[in-house]
Amino acid sequence: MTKSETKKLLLKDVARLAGVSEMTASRALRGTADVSKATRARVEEIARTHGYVPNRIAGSLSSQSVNLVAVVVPSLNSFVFPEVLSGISSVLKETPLKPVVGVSGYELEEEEEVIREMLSWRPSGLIVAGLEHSEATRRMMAQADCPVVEVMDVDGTPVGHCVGISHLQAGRDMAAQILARGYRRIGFIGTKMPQDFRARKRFDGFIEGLSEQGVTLMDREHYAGESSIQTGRQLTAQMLERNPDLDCIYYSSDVMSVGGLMHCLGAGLSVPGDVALAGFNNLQILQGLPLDLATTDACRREIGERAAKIVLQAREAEKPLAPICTRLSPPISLGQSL
Amino acid sequence: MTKSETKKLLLKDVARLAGVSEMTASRALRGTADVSKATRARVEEIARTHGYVPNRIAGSLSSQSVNLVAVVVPSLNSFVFPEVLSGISSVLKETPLKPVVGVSGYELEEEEEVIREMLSWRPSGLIVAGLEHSEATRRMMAQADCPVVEVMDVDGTPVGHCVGISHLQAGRDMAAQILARGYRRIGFIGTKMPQDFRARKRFDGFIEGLSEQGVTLMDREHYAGESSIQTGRQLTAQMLERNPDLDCIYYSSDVMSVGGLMHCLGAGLSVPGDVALAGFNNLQILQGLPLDLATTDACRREIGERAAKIVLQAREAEKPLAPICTRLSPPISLGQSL
DNA sequence: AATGTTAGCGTTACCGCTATCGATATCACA
DNA sequence: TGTGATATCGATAGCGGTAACGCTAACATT
Repeated sequence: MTKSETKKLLLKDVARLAGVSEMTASRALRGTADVSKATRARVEEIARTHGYVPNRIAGSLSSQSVNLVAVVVPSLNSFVFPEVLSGISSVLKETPLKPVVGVSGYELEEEEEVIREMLSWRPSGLIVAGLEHSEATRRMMAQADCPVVEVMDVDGTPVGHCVGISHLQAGRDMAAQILARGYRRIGFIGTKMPQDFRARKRFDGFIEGLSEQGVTLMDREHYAGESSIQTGRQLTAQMLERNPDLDCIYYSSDVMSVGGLMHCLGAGLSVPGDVALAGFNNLQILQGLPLDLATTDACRREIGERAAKIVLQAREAEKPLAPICTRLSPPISLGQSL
Repeated sequence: MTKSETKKLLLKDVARLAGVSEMTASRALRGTADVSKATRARVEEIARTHGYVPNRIAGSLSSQSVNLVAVVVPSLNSFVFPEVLSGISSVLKETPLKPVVGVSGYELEEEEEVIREMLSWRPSGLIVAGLEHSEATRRMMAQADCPVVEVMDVDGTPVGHCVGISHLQAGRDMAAQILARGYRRIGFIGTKMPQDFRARKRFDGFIEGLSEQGVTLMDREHYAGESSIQTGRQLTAQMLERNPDLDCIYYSSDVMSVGGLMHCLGAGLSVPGDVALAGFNNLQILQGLPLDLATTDACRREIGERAAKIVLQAREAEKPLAPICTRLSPPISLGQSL
């Protein structure tokens, strides 16, 4: 059945075996019109039994179209982007388009390289997390002849389309909630990755929100590297040791606030009695903990879905689409920790 | 700066602007030999300022080589595969090869479609999780003219190369550890996704390990869908309600055992005093919990690294590489929960 | 009978880039 | 001065498909 010695099987081989021209075989396999049922069946049968895999490189070059959507995210470990992807996939599932993922590692230079690589494949769309890019990246995106959607964030100037939430506002809103509940001795724990722009915006918004009501941060801690429960736990311990009278901590990620909760559990502190906790993202790991932690839902799935729909929409349209910018409102859930 | 009205910039345009032939421009941009320093610099300069992005579709068709490695995993949400990816990326980082990820959703049909799509781009390698595939998938992989590496699992018959651990043995080993510590009233909680073959193998091995010492499972519970802390917590609660005298539970995933721990914390049960817990994978979320949970390290990162190295090795070699099968030994850590 | 219509298929000309081979210029050295 | 070696570059011919258009046979229409 499988002579692996056989030379690579080409469309012309399939065509010859089916006794039709290359063109007819091509049409048959792609399901386009102008092929009789009988011929199509014969070609398909031959292709299947011989294990023909079409060469999409040649096909795409010829047809000048690539059914891929490039998706560039900072990380896949961080719990947050897989859900954006899953939103994208669910929308694309019913179309001929397929997502292709690239990882930029929270570094603009790496991002530039990844996007260049992606665009060199001439995809049907580019979805990229964040609004901050190198100058060269912005140029590439502006010149790309495919729709570009920047996602997650709306605080800035998008090159093309844009779907996200305002992290500045998210920080402000959480500050308002915390203040409304009477907390005044407040700490912040967040990443210091210089390029996690969204975490920084939440921080800035949070500070603004506090200061609007005359409150200043009592303590803050910044960490390098990826967020983890472990890190959240350690930094919470340190901060509470320094400031035993803190009554609330805001974290730049749920993963970190879970760590905070773990510390409190271990140290016998009551939440929110001794200290209130709040995170960000509404990650799935919040479900099933001894206590529901306060958080802001970052609308990750919906962001992915909407971004994919914009790409589809741009594909349908014959004119280049006018820039769309969708700002979602991230709901805060207070849980039992505030 | 950016006339977006400009027609798409082609290599021939760059060449013309630089006053050289297309061929020389091509060589200059790809860094191959036979170009003077001065010429190369000029071409690069022009390409950069004009934002030229090479068309890799045309390039690959012409050179009959694609610098991509296809990686097919069942899921990106499950915490486990991102680390395999990260192992792959770290090895590929220093080479011209780039990983491209496809998601099969724990379904063989979807896997078949994803792999077909991947192979249609004629990648330099294919790394796929698991040994179980549809007949058509096996045929495609066997005929593919690139190295194929099946990863994660070694219990079965690989089509090409193989790197992984024995999940059967991992289950057996954990059974031995549990029995050695005197536990006899044992429960199991695991996925019932019919196609999570590795979870099933661990289960089978576990049962074997118990029965070798005359012990049978006291209770078992299977769930559909992705693993989560929430689910682990609920099922643990149910199981302990049915069998309050259980003294140990083995989970098919760490995420689930964390849920078990959460239940115990909430219900005031001591671990391992009232009930011992053990999971699988050695996920990062185990770090920072109130208690170190027992687990088996699935060697995910190393598996990724080794798979990538095999692809590189096959690329160097001129003969098709003889099948390599690497079986890693997953270390068990007992933590404080056994 | 002449003409139009349509389904089904084939021929031609590329898509944008690179492998290959040959051409030319330059320089070292006998 | 001639000879070859070396460095640098260009013309040609594809890579494996598909868009566009052309052609034919068979049937419908007038």
